[in-house]
Amino acid sequence: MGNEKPATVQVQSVDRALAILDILAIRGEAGVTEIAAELDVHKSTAFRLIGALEQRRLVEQVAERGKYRLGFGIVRLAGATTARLDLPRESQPVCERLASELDETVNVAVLDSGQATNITQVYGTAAVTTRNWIGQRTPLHATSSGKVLLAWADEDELTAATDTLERYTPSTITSRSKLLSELDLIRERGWGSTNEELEIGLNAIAAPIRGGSGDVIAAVSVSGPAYRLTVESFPAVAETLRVGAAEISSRVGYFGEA
Amino acid sequence: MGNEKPATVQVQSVDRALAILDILAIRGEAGVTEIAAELDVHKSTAFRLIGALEQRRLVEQVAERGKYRLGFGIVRLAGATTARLDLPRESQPVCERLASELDETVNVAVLDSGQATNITQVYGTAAVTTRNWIGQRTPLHATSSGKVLLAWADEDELTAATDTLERYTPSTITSRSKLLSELDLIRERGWGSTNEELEIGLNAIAAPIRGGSGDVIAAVSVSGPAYRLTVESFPAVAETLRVGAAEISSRVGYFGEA
DNA sequence: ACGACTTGTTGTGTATCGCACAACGGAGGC
DNA sequence: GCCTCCGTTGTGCGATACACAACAAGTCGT
Repeated sequence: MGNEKPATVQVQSVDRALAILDILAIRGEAGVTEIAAELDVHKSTAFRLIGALEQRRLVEQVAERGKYRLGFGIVRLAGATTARLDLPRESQPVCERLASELDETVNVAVLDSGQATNITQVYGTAAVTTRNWIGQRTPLHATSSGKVLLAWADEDELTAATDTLERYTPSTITSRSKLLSELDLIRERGWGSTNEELEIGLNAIAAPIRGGSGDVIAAVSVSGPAYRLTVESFPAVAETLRVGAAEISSRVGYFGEA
Repeated sequence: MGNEKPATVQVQSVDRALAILDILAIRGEAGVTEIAAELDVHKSTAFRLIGALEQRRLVEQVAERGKYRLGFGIVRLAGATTARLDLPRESQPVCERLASELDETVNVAVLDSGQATNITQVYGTAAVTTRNWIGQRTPLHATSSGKVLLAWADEDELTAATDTLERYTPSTITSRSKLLSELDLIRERGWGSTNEELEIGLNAIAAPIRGGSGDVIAAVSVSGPAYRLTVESFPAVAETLRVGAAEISSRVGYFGEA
C-alpha cells in the first residue's frame, strides 16, 4: 500500500487514515491487527488512526473490542455532496427497468481519476451473471463504459488514459490510434461496446449520460456472457440503452437533445 | 472547531482533514483560505491536508487554482458500505409516495452520536415548506424523529441524550422525567410527534423503521407548518406514516410484525 | 480449570513529520 | 500598472505521530 510514491507531497497520517477507509470499503470489516498489517504500521498506530476516524463516525466498531467497519458518517457525507449523488439514486429505477427489459446486468459508471468507477448496479434474472462491480474501478480502454467516458473526455484525461494500454485478452485494443478511431465511432453513433476485450466471454454495451450542462458525466452499460449478448444484438440493445441513458440524463437535469 | 477537547486521544492531522470533509459537506464548496480560517490553521497547512484528501479523491478542485468540493471518492466509499446504505435508496420511493399523499416534507433520520441525522428528504408540493435537512443533525429531544429514535435507544444513548435538554421554544421539553414519559407513550402507540418544540410554527410526526434484526434503525417523519399539520390531524397522519415505515422496514429486511 | 496465544488497548519517550513562516506566481479589481 | 488576495511551494523546527513495552480480555486446546 505504501510502496507507491505519491505524485504530490501529502500528509502521511491522513493518507494512512484514508487508506483505512479504502481497506474497510474493500473488506467490509477488519480488525486492528489486520489493518496494521495492510498499512505496514504498528498496531497501536493503526488503533489511533482508527480512533480518529471513529471520532468522526466514518468508522465504527462492530462489537466491543472487535472488528471495525465503515460508519454512517460516510453516508452522511455522501448525502451532503452535490447533485452528483443524485446520479446513483436517479439511475437506480431506470437501471432496474433496463435490467428487467434486457435481462442482463446493468451498471452506471463515472470517470474517476483515469478509471471508470461503478456506482449503480442491477442484475438480470439469469443465474449466469457478472460479478458485483459497485465501487470497483475498471480500465477505460477495455470496458464499454470506459470507452464512452473517454469518447467525451477532455484532452488531458484522454492523453493520460492512453499512455499505456494494458492487454487483458487477445481482443483488447492496445493501439492508441485504433482506440481513437473507436472513440470517433462512439461519438458518431452514440454508443460503445466491448467484445471480449476485458475478459474472455464477457461482452458489454454502453451509452453516455449527460448532466445539466450537457457534458457527459457518466455511462450506463449492460454486460453479459458473449453467448447471450452477441455482437449481432448490439445495435438493438444499444437503442434500448440510449433511451434509458436519455431518461437518466433528464432525471439529473439534462433537457437538451438526446 | 478545535476548542472542544475530544473524549479520546486522536490524531490531530487526521481529525483536521476529516473536519475539512465536514466543512465541505456543509458549505458545498470552499477555498483554502476559508477552510484554514475555519480550522484555525495556516493556509499552507490546510492546503496540504486538502492535498491529502484530493489524492484519495475524497475532495476535488472545482476549477484550477479555485475552490474545493467533496469528491466522488465519498460516493465510492458510500457505495461500498454495507446494506445500511440501502436505507436511503430503499426509503426514497416510499418517502416520495408519502410526500405526495400527505403533501408535506418527509424525512428519514438515523441516530448518529447523540443526534438525529437526516439521510432522505422529499418535499411536498406547497410553496411554504421546510428547509433542506439532509446531512444535518437535529436534537433528539426536540424533534419527532429524535424522540422515536430515543424511544428505542439503548440505556447509554438515552442517558447521554438526556444529560442536558436545551430549550428551543417555550414548548420544548426540558424535563427529563417528562421526556421519559413521552418516550413511554411513543413506544406504546408506535409514533412520536413535536408540536412547535424545535421551532415556532413547525410540527412533525415520526414512526420507527426497523432493520433485519427488528431493532429500530431509523425514523421516518413528516413535517410542516403548524397551521397545516394541526395536532388534530396527528393520529391520521401517523397511521399513514406507520404504513410507510412498515414498508421501508420490509425493504431493508424486516419481516416481523409491524 | 488453566495455560497459551492472539487481539485490542494504553502509557510513554523520541525521532519524524506536520506545521507555520516566508515567499512567489497568478488572477481580479481599481 | 499597481495593489490585494488567494493558491501554492520550499524549508527549518518543535510538536505530535509513532513504535515499543506492557496490560487486559477473549478464545482455544488440553
